Amino acid sequence: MVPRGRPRDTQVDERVLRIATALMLERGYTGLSIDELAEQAGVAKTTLYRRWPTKDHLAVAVVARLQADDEITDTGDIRADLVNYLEKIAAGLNRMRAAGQRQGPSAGAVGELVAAAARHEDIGRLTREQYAKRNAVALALIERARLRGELRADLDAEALFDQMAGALYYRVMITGAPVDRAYAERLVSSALEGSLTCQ
Amino acid sequence: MVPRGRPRDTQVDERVLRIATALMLERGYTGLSIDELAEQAGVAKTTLYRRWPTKDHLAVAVVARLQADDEITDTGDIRADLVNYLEKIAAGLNRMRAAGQRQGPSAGAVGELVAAAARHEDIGRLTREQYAKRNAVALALIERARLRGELRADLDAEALFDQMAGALYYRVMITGAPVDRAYAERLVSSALEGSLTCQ
DNA sequence: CCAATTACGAAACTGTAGTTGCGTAATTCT
DNA sequence: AGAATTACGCAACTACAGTTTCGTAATTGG
Repeated sequence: MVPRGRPRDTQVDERVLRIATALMLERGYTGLSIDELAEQAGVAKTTLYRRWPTKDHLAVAVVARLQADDEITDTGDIRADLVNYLEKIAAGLNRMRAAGQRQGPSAGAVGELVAAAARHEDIGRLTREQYAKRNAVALALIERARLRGELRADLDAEALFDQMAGALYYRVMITGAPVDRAYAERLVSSALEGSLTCQ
Repeated sequence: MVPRGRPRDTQVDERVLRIATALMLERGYTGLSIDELAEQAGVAKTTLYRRWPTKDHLAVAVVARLQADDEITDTGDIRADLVNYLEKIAAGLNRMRAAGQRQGPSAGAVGELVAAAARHEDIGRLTREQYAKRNAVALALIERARLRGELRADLDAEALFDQMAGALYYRVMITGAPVDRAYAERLVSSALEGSLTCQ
């Protein structure tokens, strides 16, 4: 199945995304102008819109490149594995956080991502699929730890992971508090050990 | 301190926000046109911009009206109090969720709020203050439960609340999963009881 | 070689957020 | 009463996202 007409210039995608990333890191989403981007990349606006139907789609592509691949490790020590995984997620969030307005604590590009997902059905579907995949990997890790007796048999794996990942996003997007390895450790401890006096 | 010049027409704020809310619920943030809003409200665009410096500021004002007052109850049963509080937060989120694109699961106006906070320093500061206030109330509730022995003495109250509130926001903004009373109960159980086999 | 097909660039165009300038209305202070 | 001050409406303006049109370039298939 060779495509019919003139092939796309594959160098364009890479070059545009590189320049767009630089511009977004420098001036944030609002400060990124499509006209300027096209000029700096040396292409016509029509060429950009053939690849990304809206500025939101382009921004999502930029943000996607900032996210880590987030590979999970399974050492048999669920506490250490969870801390490591959360730390990787936090690192990706902090990288996205930088791509926004310069001043103060801000969600940066994470906020743009959520807004874009809310505005465009296709972006929403895409990100939900992406996160479903990540969720599945984490749930499998938790399930293995449960089966080998590290975790209680009746635990709510979904709630457990939502709690930990959610707290990271909540801090970045809502309260503006920092997320780092120390916080990841606090989260895992709190989630695993619970808060009741005894049971 | 009586203000000097011509006083503002106080009816304008209410009327504009009412119409803006209706338009946003009907067509979402993108579908809300300032020119159209001004015309429907019977005011000039300059009058709108005197009150809300950007469309984002206006949208935030609209969303703020959709949030519940989220009063907290302290019955002495920390589990029930937490579930009730989380359910109130979830109700506000679901109301904001409606104010976005019609189709499918979407963060709706919650996403716009986060993006607006990232884009405008003043909005970011405002929302962070708002959430700091809410956080303080919840932390006080947890602290009282800890002091009367319902919760373990060495618990991490901040992590505990981040986990529960964060999971709600995570679902609404990222995974698109539903948030309701049943989920609030799962969250509280999971957070309070922990996931380890024994301690 | 030639037709069909797709990509590209250039330029004009539309719609909307946000600004500016100006005349006028409503209020306070002296 | 009159000056200073702030709000309002109106209309023209700028900037930018996104579209459209058209001429041209690169490729496949017959």
